[in-house]
Amino acid sequence: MPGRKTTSTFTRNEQCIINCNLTYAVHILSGRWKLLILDKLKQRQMRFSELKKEFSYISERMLTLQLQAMEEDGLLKRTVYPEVPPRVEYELTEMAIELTPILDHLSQWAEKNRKK
Amino acid sequence: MPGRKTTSTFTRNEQCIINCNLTYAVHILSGRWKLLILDKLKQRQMRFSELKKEFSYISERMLTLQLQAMEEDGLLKRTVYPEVPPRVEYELTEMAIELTPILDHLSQWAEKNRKK
DNA sequence: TGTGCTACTATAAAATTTGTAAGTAATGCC
DNA sequence: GGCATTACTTACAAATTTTATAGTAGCACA
Repeated sequence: MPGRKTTSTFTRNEQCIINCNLTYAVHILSGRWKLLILDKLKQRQMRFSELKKEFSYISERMLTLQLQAMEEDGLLKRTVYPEVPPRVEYELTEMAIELTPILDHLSQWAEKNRKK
Repeated sequence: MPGRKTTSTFTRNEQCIINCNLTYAVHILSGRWKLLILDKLKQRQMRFSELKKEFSYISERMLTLQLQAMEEDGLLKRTVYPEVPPRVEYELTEMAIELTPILDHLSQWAEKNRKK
């Protein structure tokens, strides 16, 4: 009897999350590999192939998707060098650098409290 | 997590995440409604029906799932009163209370840096 | 007898995320 | 021409998360 919904509750509800600063923050960090990438780039900027080698268990597609999302959200700066073969460097933005001490606290919290 | 193929890449990769304290922390906070629930319970303990009323846009099932996961991860304490109709109260654990200042920082970070 | 209440369960469908495999452009080198 | 390289892209499939809908127990109350 009921027809197909023309609007997705999933998408509508996403707005609730994006409107709140806290849920927004966790939202843009929630991709499966984003924090590991962030942590790696804390040390130095790296090119795509270096990250790929570092995280050999992450599929190339996923690496691309996560990097794109992070760039879109202002966490990473992407620099393309017009060479052949291409070279692309990724580095943290100021915004991401400001985030790192908070993530350190989170990490400490988890270490102290998580169930073994 | 019943009926999960433990040999899948998805599951194998999940171990990488759970092994790291930081990714673990974000992992247990990543459910769609967990942070909103956490934020609400910061004020006072609440019963299921109160949360349900507060978050009218969250399906009852989702509310249950998120609460169960948070209890499982040690973020919430669940108290059942043997009455009819049943009464169940949810409140933050010490672990969750320790988390709140970190989440405040995260929220401030997002407010300052997010793209408008 | 029947209805209402609360805090869930059960089942299925919708939507998204993640993974696999293959292909692309542009150039240099043989 | 054929091959190699890099940073992707595309098509497809698998797995998970989220939403929708209905149903349950146990007792009070009419």
